[in-house]
Amino acid sequence: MGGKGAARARGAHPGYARAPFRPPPKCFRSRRDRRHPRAAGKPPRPMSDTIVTRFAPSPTGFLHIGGARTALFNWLLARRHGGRMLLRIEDTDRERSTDAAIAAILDGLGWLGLDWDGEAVHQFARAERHREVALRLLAEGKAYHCYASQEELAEMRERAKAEKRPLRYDGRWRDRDPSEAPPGVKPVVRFKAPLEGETVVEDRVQGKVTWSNKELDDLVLLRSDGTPTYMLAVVVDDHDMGVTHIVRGDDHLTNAARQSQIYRALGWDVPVMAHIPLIHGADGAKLSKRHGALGVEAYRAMGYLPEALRNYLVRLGWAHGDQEIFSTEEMIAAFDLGGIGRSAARFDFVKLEALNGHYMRHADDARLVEALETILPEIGPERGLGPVFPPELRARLLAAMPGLKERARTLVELLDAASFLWAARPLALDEKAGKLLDDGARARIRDLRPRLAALEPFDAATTEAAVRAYAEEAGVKLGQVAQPLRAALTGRTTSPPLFDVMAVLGREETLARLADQEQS
RNA sequence: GCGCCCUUCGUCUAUCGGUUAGGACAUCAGCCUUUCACGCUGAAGAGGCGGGUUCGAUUCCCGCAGGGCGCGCCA
Repeated sequence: MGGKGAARARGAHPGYARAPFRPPPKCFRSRRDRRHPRAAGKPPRPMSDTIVTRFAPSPTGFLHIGGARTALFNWLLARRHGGRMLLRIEDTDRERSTDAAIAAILDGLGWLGLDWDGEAVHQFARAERHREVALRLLAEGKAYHCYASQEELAEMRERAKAEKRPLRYDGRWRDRDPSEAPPGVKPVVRFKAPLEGETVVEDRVQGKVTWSNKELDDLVLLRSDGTPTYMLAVVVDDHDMGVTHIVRGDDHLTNAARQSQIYRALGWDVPVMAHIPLIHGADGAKLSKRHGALGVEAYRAMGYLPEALRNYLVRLGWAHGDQEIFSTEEMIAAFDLGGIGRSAARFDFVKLEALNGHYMRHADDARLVEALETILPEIGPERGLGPVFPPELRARLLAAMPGLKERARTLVELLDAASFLWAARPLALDEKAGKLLDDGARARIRDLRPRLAALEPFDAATTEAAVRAYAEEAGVKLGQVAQPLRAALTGRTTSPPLFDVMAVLGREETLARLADQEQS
């Protein structure tokens, strides 16, 4: 896209074209019928109600798996309704935001096949606008200057902890006269949160969630250096960007309450919210960066196909009846907020692998060679390969692919299974293969080699016929001949179908490898 | 500590008060077969606990237990 709504990311004062039309917040369904739009008597949202979602990562690291799923859900929701998904880089933490992280995130999204509409918005570039909104709140008496020092704040928390009270700012500057301000202290601007009543978030996944306003303290809007905090910036940006649906991890659920208060103070409509459960590690513990959570580029390097990861991710926390396999089109057509569950899911590599195997088996041969090539710089060197396939190896790989892709669950396994294609002669035999090639086996190879040499043409059909005929004459089972041949040709006891291996290797290489193993 | 959220096979999930609680991955057995894999067939495997409400609770309500998240001049 990038049409009239596209935001200029780095302008001095990047004002957005105000969203031309913001749908009023829909009545929310109760928790009870949250999953069943029809039952709630709500017709599907009409297409004219353009949905605008956003993915808003903070560039302090790579795109981790939870973020990838959040992006996917946002993307799916927008695509499902013919809306737009925006990308906003939340880089207001100048200390921790890096360009490398931004690059990694964009790269990860691209690899996953998730695109966004318009230019990515860099939140920090909009600081002036955020400040303007904070000042407006100040002018309207909905915010105030707070001169409490870090030490005071820390002490406040300590005391609250000791007295087993909630850890909150006590509002000491809320109604204090500014004339009492200590000299030389730069104040922060705090939001004047309501003291009475309650704040309700009607969440499309979590249902109706209520907080007593006594639980929510006066958060900082503007730091003492005048820069906006995340809590202010998200609200202003989501509003200015015309975001209608906020889909994010449920670690933001409490933030949703505080942000709702800010929206209301500003007189703005609160977007539809959907807080999705977090993804945990296999052990049920949280899948955090410090526990080795991986960036999507790590999944790429482990040999997963983006469509497999996408399919795995979409089913983690979301379901559509019993369907497990979803093409991108099917996902888009079926995706709905109501299908998202509320409990955290564990990440299961085994299932991801099974799914990846499925997608590999159904993938086009040439595409798999290309996929292999994209990660070859990462996984090739340790396997004796350069960053690109030599032409003849590439051709062999392509020819062997039908038999190869059937028995691998990742691209790394695929490459390993294909290693006999470029193995140097004489082949190093693995343990089982070495054991299998006993004297009798070598004798059979000796018998067979001239027969194979005489074949014209030399292909899977002719070699198979020759080997079968030999087995019959010798009065042995086919396996007793085939396994030694497999061991001699691939160095292993398992491989793609033997006669396909011979055909791919070609007459010369086949005979040479057999000759290598004739002596014990 | 305070608040909020969660709890169905090992894992991901279906279930809209009445089902032999279904599917997928994994596991086990068998078939297929030149190996492995694929595929096919079959088996085993689940509603955390305690109270309600109801003719009937996995489903609704309450409590408990367990787990998660939040409580920054981080996002």
